[in-house]
Amino acid sequence: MASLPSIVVGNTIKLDRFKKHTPSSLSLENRNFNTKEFVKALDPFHLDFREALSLIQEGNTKVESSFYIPLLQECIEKNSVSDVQALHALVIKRGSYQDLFLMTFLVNVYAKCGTMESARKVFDNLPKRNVVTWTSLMSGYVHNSQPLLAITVFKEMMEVGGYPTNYTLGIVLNACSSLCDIELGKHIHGYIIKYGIEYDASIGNALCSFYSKCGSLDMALKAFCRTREKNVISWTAVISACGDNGHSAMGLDMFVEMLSEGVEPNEFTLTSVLSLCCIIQALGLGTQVHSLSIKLGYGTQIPVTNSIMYLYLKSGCISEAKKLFDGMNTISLVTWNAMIAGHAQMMDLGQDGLSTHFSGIEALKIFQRMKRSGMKPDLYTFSSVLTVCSNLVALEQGEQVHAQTIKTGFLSDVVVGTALVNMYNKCGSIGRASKAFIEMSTRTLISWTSMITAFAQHGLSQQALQLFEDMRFIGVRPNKITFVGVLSACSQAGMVDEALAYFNLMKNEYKINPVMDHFACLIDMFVRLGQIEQAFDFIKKMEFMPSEFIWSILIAGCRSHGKLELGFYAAEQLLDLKPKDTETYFLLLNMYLSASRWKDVSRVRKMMKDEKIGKLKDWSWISIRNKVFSFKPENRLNQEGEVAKLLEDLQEKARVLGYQLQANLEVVDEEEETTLLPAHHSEKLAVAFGLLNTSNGGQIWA
DNA sequence: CTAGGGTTAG
Repeated sequence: MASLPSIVVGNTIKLDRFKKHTPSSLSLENRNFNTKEFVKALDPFHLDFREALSLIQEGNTKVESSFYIPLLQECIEKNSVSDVQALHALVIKRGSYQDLFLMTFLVNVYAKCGTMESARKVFDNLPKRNVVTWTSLMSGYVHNSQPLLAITVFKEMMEVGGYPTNYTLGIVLNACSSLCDIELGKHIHGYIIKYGIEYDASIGNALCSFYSKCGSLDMALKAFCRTREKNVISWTAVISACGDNGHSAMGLDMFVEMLSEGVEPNEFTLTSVLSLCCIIQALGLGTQVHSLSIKLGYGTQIPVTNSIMYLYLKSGCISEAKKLFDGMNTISLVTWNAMIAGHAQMMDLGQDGLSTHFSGIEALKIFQRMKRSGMKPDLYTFSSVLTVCSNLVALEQGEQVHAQTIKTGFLSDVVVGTALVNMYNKCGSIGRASKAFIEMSTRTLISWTSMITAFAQHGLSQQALQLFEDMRFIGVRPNKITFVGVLSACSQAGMVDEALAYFNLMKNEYKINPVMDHFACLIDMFVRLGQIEQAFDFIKKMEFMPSEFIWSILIAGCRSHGKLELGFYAAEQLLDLKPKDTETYFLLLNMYLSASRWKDVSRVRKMMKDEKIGKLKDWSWISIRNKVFSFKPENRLNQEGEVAKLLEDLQEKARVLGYQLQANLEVVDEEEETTLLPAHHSEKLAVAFGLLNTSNGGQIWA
């Protein structure tokens, strides 16, 4: 402390001494000084926070109010409320509380430390306020997710005759976006026009993101176009607006336009653009943006690297992603989450069941590594991991994660809760799925939809429809996916009238245009009721080309109900859609064979020869105690004899129970001298193998 | 002193 008194001259801490050590631009009288540099300037005097504080506390010296600023700044960085309180007490004791500038900053500091009650108290005790004081309080409420209070403060300010600046209006617009208060937002837009500051960049940017968040891309684009001096932020805002409203490709076009206008992107722009590349799987462009990021010096920015890594994972470039991951200096929570979510996404990307399985296992391994590294999982982690567990049908792991969400308190999150419902449903436990649903404290449309679909999938149509009515009753608006669940519930139960009523409700009351899945439900229903003609009528009524799935439903119906002609037609249609599909060729061939239509048989055979259609590539796999066994029809097995015997036994039992094996399943192709195995035969092998190798009563999930 | 932009989820 020996060196400290030298800067205390008379009764005032002399700040002049600092100036000698600092650049000339750093004038302490200028209140726009860079606080960080100021704090650095304190270094030669070894004045760290504690020393400075005790210096003020010990003496009876009068302290220039600007002396507090860097100290308060440090409190924000350390997020230390108690230090703010100590300084606040000193400010009052030493009489600086009349300094409006300092007190406004104090409002800010309390707000940034998340203590709005204190910020409000400071504000309320002020004898005078200016726009900045009002604005600071409002900004505090917005950043502490109390947008409603921010708006109240704004109204108070307007009542006492305050005059908002562009900063103020920007903050209010922000509050409107998080409340989705379109009315007030438009009202504010009115002020903006009145004040003639519509063309101001800061206002234009705020308007752009306001309209974007309220779902009006048109208005967001207009706000952007009206902005006179567009800066990086304007471009970033409009690019994100495109992405947030489902126009990722347009966003990328805007990015190209931005570059041609000579505006240099920053790390925010780059991350935004990369996330758009991710959505539309534009790996090529993404790679270019990656090199651009490195060129501009943002190559090591964590958010930039995270989004590039996620893009690579989503595109299936595991080694590229891994390289980035291994090269990162700091691995943030988001990095881990992106890594896990990326592998979860790759499960959908997988070409076959096996690679899907491995992506899932890898995701769980990364989750373990993350926990070992000491990183605490959050709601993003848990929902991804639960999704992985559902895709893997890994009930045990799912249960463990469930326990962890309880312990960490993340179970109360809607998304985690919904993921849990899906996990239990996928693992075959509808009871626990509905228990998880009931225990949720809040539910989104997606939660309701998941539960409705789960009931429908388990054939519990009544429960599904009851839940749908409950959902409507409390005022949640269903979307098209909800209706897929509802229609499939009706379809399962063969409730034709209800199905048609809900179909009309969807179109007329909710103005939702039916998509392929809705028709598939209805067609499936008619087919299963044996009303093949009605099913075909519905297909003809659709405004779009029937999907492969729809034709296969119809084919199955035609086969079991002996509608051969329509069946042949449907199969030929399916072949049109999937010209090289082995399974479809065999299906059609089998159908003609069983109808003894030899002309068609040889025609299809010739087509198959021309298309070089070979053997069925159908194979299955099963995971037993974390080991994967794969089965191909032609494979030799260790337990071949046992498996064959078990299958025979099962077939015998099934026959006794009245199940008739479809005669046309096994067909011998004399020409090729290969046995055509029935579809999913390998699946039978896998299940039989599973039965032999799991303890009695163990369950096998398909 | 007050603003406007970003990564991970169902």
